[in-house]
Amino acid sequence: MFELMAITKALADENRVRLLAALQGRELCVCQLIELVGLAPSTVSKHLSILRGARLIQGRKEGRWMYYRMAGDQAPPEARKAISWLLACLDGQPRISADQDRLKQILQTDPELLCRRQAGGQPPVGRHVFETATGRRYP
Amino acid sequence: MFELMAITKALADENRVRLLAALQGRELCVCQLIELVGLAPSTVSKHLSILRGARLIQGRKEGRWMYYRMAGDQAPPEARKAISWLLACLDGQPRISADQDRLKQILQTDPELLCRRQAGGQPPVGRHVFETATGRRYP
DNA sequence: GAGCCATTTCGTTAAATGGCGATATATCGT
DNA sequence: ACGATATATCGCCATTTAACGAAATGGCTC
Repeated sequence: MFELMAITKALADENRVRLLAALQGRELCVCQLIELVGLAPSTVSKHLSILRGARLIQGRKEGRWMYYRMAGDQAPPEARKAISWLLACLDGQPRISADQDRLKQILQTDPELLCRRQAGGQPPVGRHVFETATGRRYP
Repeated sequence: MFELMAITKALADENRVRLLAALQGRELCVCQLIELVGLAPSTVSKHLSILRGARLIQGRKEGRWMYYRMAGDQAPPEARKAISWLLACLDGQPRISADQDRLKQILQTDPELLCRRQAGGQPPVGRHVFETATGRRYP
């Protein structure tokens, strides 16, 4: 029951679902996921730890970088079934398709550059940033 | 996406999962569900409305009584898939098995009696109520 | 070792959520 | 019509949670 609730709670947040969907079929670095969802690094890290706690994703450390991917065969069957249900539901969802498109752009950018932009507070890659007459900018 | 998040949020609470599991293969009155989970009527009603909003259950009104059951064929496939995933996970969970046992007792009690007990603040049917030396009672 | 850097952890804040009791709504029996 | 009753809605409180920035951690490179 605890395992199950960990999974349902992990899936009960839209940004976590987006992160999980982004990891379908590929491994991504945290900075790339930060770029995708546009949240603070600490927030994304927390989301990833919740997804990992539910055994929906797994991480691999390589030097300073942390790579995450969807849980594989050693994950509990409950988690694997949840993932396949989720991916079936997500298929063709506009929000997820948009993420996939943006992910293509992100993958073409050097991760080191991404991190440097994030540290410097630069606007994200490949996302439209609107600017109002008063100079306020929002994505 | 909205539909999906409604489902995942609905399943992200243990009491809602218990309620949904109790409705597997049978139709139950609200007072029976109140008896099962031991929460206030208003709380149970709220949980049921959330489950219904996610299209995981459906209600049928009969006089003053409201009967709920799991969503059937007219429910969206996402909801049906979610239910089958959930039930597979729940199979054999001690908490759910205990609920099934208690449900047998509840079903043997006249629903009218259940409602009267609930209104009068009587202890629930078929549940052990422990009593401390100071007279405090808890289930 | 010192400094830099990607990520995580910690502390705080604002919003969402679960719980309850009181009240409202709808339906029955008289 | 009136009271009784089963459920739903409302208003409130306590807890949880998502978000952020600041500080800590672990791992480069010099």
